[in-house]
Amino acid sequence: MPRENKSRYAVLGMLSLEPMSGYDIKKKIHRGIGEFWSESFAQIYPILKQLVEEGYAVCQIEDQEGKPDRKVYSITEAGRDELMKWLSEPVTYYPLRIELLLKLFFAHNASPDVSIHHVEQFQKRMQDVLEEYKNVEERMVSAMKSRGNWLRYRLMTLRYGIYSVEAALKWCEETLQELNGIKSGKGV
Amino acid sequence: MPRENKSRYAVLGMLSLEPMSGYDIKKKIHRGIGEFWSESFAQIYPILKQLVEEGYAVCQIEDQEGKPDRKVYSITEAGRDELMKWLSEPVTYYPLRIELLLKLFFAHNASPDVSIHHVEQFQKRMQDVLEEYKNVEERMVSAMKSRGNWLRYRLMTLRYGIYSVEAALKWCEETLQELNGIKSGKGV
DNA sequence: GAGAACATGTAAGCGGTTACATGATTAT
DNA sequence: ATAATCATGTAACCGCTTACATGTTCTC
Repeated sequence: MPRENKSRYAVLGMLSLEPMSGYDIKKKIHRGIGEFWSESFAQIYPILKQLVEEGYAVCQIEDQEGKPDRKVYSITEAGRDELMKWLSEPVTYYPLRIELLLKLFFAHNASPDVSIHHVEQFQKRMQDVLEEYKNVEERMVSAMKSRGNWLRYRLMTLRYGIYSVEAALKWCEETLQELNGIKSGKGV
Repeated sequence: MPRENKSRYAVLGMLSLEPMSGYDIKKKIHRGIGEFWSESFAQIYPILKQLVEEGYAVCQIEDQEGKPDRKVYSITEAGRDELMKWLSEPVTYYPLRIELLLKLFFAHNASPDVSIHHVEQFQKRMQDVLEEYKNVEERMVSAMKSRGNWLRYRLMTLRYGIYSVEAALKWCEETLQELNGIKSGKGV
């Protein structure tokens, strides 16, 4: 059972929203679902070519002055079928790898300061991320009054990010306390 | 800046706890830090060989009857230095990829039942995981009374898992409500 | 008798990142 | 001037998974 390529579906899914160029796809993925997904050009362009070969997308070339030609891809009916098929298949869960925790696990021989520093960096990061997510959320909630279901699904994914980050922040506080306890040599 | 190999440090880190064979390392990683890390034999054995070549580990062969020889690896002083160096370097954060959310994001055209099913599966999974983590936690807390710092660091990593899973479960509840709302065609 | 645990490894191949290549236009 | 945005692609390489290869002992 060869490992299936999820990037294909990320690209195909983006085309299901509206016709787009490879460049647009990169941007939309980054800005739209950057909390939980990413793709690079080196993945997107070959996939696009492949999707056309398989009949899941078609390509129209738009001439532009000065800039390179824009290749705008549209999803086909077969492409939508393929996407829907993937959507209904079970979700596969890959093992997480969290480097921060790996370091923490091996840090008992080093100074607690090393761990404290890493956790504090992580905490700052999470604080920034949370703020950004909340801003996005606010804008989405006010934009949602009139619009359709798409935004509601988008909001669900964002809420996952918010809950995760809040959990991470709670953990940072607890862990920093514990590390400071170890530092000052106390039992607890 | 080539992407650095974290598996090496996972293996080296395991050897820092005690001398072990490749087989032991696999087991220890799975049972000990399986919540946030994993390695396969196809990674471990070549890395072990490489670590010996680099002088970060040494190997002793134990003859066994019936079973294949056990190759027990021990970390060297140079190996400990290398591990400590890595520990103090900044943590690198790789972009997450969460397939469940990718599907959810593209699911607005499909039936809400598809999404409900995926989220329910995820919820069950998280419930099982939480129960297991709590069991492990309980055992660790009672074992910790007398032991040193190692367990305290281990507990911190486990707590991260617990908070994450609790957040996921909160999200599942909220999201299932939302999806059921969409299903029954209501505005909210 | 089946399967898990013990034990070590190799080969093939994919998925993904990083760096390279090119070049105009617009904004600061 | 400098950087960012627009725009498309290729090449090299590495990390990792999956499958293969082999064989014994212990447990259900």
